[in-house]
Amino acid sequence: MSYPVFAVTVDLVVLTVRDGALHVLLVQRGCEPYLGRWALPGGFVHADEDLTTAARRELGEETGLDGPAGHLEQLGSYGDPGRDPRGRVVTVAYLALLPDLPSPTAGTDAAAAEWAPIGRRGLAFDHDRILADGVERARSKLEYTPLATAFCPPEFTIGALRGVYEAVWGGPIDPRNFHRKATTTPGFVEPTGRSTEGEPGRPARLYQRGEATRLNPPMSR
Amino acid sequence: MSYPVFAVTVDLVVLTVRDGALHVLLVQRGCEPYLGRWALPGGFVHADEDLTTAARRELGEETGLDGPAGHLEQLGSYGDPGRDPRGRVVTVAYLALLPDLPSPTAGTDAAAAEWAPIGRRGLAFDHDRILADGVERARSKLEYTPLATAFCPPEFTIGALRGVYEAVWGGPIDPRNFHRKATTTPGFVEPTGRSTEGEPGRPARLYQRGEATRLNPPMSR
DNA sequence: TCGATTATCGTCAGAATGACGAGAAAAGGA
DNA sequence: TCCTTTTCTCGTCATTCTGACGATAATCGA
Repeated sequence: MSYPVFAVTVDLVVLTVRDGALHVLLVQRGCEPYLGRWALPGGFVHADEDLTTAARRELGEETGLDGPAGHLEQLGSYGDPGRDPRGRVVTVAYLALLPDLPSPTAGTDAAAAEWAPIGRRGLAFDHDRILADGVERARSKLEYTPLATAFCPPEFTIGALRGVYEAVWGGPIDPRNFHRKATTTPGFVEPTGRSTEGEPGRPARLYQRGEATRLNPPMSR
Repeated sequence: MSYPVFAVTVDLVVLTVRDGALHVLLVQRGCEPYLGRWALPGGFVHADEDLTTAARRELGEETGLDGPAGHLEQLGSYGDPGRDPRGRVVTVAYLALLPDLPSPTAGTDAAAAEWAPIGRRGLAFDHDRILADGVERARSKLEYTPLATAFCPPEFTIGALRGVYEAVWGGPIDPRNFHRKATTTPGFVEPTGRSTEGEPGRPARLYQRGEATRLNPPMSR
């Protein structure tokens, strides 16, 4: 039996919330094709490597992070003939949601790496579309999963969690109704008993993520 | 630059509702590996073919269907090294939801094809897991999208739509509350003005799918 | 001490939900 | 023809959820 030959890459849509706005991790390409253009981080899948393993490896290379912090899930695959001038390349895109981190470290074959506010266009390959799909997935999943906590550090306030929703959905949310909803939805967040100190305003109780995998009922956008 | 070489296939999780139960389209393999074993329909992606095009082609080959009926979406990619004894094969799985059809036609390299109630195990490759992921995706999407209509013919009754939910979720639903919910959720279904004839019981109004892409508020499981 | 700021708790009307009653409109058999 | 069965469709009602907003609590910085 004969069949066409492909190369397989993983690309990452790494999202975080910085300064109240959704940001994506971009790298400036250090080799052809699209030399010098901004792109999603990614690379070829190794010979005996699982797809998820490859995604986690790339994530570690780009962010210096390897712990189980944040969230990583498969986003989808993109295989248009002609999407890569080097030949037939299928990419498996992954979506990562991370708490705000120190500045990224430029990886091996990237000239630079930075957090960019989402909305920038003109990325290499079909990365504009992959990014748009990733953002849409994130927006959608905040509704019916507790994934917003993936954008937060291990301990966080309800106000910080609300900030995530406001940044991802792009609009203000009533603090009082949000507080009620977040604290009464079973399994969403659990109080740790500690509180913030030294912040402006009244001290806020600290919470950690709960055990739920789905929000019931969902947050309404 | 050198990188590993892959083959890429598409596999289909084709679901339908028959006799009040969720069924999946399976084929009996007519060639190695896993000769004679039941598997999800699928095949290699052609040299200059898009992934979605390949999925639609395979769907047409297996069901004889090529129209826009039903629903087709990408489910996810599976690329464990060793998932295929022939070498490094990544498969892109698609999920198709179709109205009940006449018996399937066995495709080119399939010995047989049939609708099997979901739950059967022991499929070839990693198809048990892909099938489970597809069923879970379908269950989940019925909640917050109008996708249940993809299981129905162009015109259907509220009772038939309820039958889809009962089959996919596996439990009885109160007909009166469901009727209210389906007919008042904006964009879910629209009356065609016609009614059923010759069925037992009171004639039912016929509906077609509405324009909504998401149900607001969602159906509760 | 005095705002400014943020967190947290309450209230209240309107909407949505779940449980169920009741009638409408057909088919099929006695 | 009349009755039974079946399924659809419309209502009712108590409970819960939601959105809008008032009020108070607890800190910081001037």
